[in-house]
Amino acid sequence: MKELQLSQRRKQVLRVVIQEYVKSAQPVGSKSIAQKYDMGVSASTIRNDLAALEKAGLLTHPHTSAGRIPTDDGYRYFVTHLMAHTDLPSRERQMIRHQFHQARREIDQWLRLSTAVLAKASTGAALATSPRSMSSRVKHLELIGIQDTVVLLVLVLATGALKQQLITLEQPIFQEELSRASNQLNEELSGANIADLPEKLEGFNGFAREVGELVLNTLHQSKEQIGERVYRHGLAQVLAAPEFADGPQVRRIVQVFEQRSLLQEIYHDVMELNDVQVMIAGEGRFGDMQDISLVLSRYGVPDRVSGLLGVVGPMRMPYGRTIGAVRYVATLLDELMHQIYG
Amino acid sequence: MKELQLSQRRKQVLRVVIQEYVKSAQPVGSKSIAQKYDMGVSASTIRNDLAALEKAGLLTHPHTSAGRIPTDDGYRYFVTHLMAHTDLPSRERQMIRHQFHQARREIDQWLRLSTAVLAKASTGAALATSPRSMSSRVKHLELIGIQDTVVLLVLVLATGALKQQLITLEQPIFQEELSRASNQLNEELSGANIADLPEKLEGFNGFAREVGELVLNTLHQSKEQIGERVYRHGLAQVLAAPEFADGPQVRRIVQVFEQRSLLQEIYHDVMELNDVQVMIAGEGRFGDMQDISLVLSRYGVPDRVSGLLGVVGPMRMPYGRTIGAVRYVATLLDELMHQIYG
DNA sequence: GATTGGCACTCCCAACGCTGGAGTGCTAAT
DNA sequence: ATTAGCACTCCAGCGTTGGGAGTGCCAATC
Repeated sequence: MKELQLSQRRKQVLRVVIQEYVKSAQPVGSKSIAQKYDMGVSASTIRNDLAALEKAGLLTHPHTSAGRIPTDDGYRYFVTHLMAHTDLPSRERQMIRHQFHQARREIDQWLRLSTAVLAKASTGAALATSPRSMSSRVKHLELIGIQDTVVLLVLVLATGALKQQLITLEQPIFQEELSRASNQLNEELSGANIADLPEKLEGFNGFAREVGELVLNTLHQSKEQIGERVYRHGLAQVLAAPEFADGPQVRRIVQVFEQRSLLQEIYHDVMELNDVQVMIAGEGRFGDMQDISLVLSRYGVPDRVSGLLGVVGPMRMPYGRTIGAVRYVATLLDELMHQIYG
Repeated sequence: MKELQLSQRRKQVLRVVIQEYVKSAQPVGSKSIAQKYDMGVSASTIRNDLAALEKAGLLTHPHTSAGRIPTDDGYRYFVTHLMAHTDLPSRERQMIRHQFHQARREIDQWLRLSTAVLAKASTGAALATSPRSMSSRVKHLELIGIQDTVVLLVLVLATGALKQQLITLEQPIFQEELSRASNQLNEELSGANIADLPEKLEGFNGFAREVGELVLNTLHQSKEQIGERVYRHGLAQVLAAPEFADGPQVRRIVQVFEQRSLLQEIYHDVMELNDVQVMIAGEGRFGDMQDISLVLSRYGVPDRVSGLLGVVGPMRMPYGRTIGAVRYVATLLDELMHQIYG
């Protein structure tokens, strides 16, 4: 993609068009720009600039005699080159921080709060995955008899994550044997690397062996998937935007919002980079995301745990604010997680 | 509410109107009824019946010269008095059962599957809460050091439910003291009724006391709230219905779907009765639910655990099918839960 | 060469009027 | 109680129309 050069004024014009369009959802024309903003030039000049920006692929108009609206590339250029600083005002930051410190000290609560806060601070719908552990060592393991033939396996990973699984047995098992197995397993498995597990399991047999296999399975699964839980909040709000007035458009964004697989696909891209990522209209990779943008960030503690956090909204979105909000919440989560996993 | 008497034919007419309207979403007129269904009478007679049904408040027409559509009361009457048997075809039941037996043996998985299945089997969006424990006795308790000053408290309730909470300390704590506290707590608290806890806690001090208070807190909380997690599935599908073509309507159903508080409010009503409950257009109690119906059921094991399960969709909904689906899935969950909680 | 004012042109959009058709309500006859 | 007939109502669809906002281009200006 070729870098394109724009004069200062044209940049300013592009900026204004996007700003106005984001605010009003109406195509913006040369005249209104000249009136509202004192750019020292006449509407005619701005018309030329608009034409040039359109030629460069940053603007379009819906029909011949309408004002201009930004294209995907227009927004992209804006986000990359023109956007003002994106930090949330400190008053808002204070408020958000306050809310987090009032919450119960639990990851689940933090994430729930994160999506609520993000939805409120942006115009989109917020979404977060529970954190995924990078290294899955077993910290502790507990076997709890629930019924005669039903045992609950509770797994605490080194990262503090909790996994559970029910085991149904052919015949009743006594608490003593349960304890014996759990002791044996704890001794051998806790702290062990996942790669070494198969070998260690060789020495086991009977019930302990069975449980061991289960543990191994669970670990493998949790390594491959994104955080098992997805938190969502604020869909109703984003649907109020006029671009989602018609049916197909609504269904598209709801699908993006609901689909787990999308997050799964994007996960690695976001993980690699450290700052907030903006994906505009699928960025060519996803066809069914016309008019929809994502603002995403990773959060967590590097090399320990990490999850995905962000906003999905209309392409016509106040990117500055949204990016600021996502970044701030991600930073907060980083801090909180650091206290635990640091 | 006064019971009203209808002749056999008028019942049949009402049934037909609802059936047709559910299928086509178009107002249905006297002529088309006479043509499609051989009722042994002419269109004129049916016109009279329609007028009578309208007078009784079961039908309306959107404007003078349009066909009839059911009112809230019309649907209500249909569901209460006219609906055919509501069991899912056995082929479908087989398929659903099969899916459940393939799933991993974990409540979380079952509920996820439940909503997926329900959404597919109905025309609405499915929704379920994780089960809430009725009696909250502590079965087991574990304290796990995560960091020097961070401890993870894991609580296993008698019902098999898992609770977790992070504890941050002023100063580091050693594993030995952790074990001591956890042993003491386990000995005293496990199996104890929630009412007796405060008394028992008297004897504790220091760290163990602190943890004990926390346990008590957690128990209290879990007693008052509905299942902490809400599963949702299939919103995109329900939005395809023509009644949700315009903006405000869409937002209304999305809000109903997203709002936790609504479930909270309805929870007790559904718990009291044992069969599937149908709530049409808010049933007078909820103003913002025009055109939206809920089909809900409790699931679980009586006096042990129970949760909420159901479908939210347009009022114009195939109630028979939907009720059948909800009932069947609830029954399946009952079975599965029974295996665990006895 | 960039900027400007002028002007014809384009195209949407909302309003209007028209028409066909489906459906009703009423009445009189069976 | 049921039926056929008939006038009436009102919506949905369609073409028409007029205004208005905005553009593109050109010739003049700095």
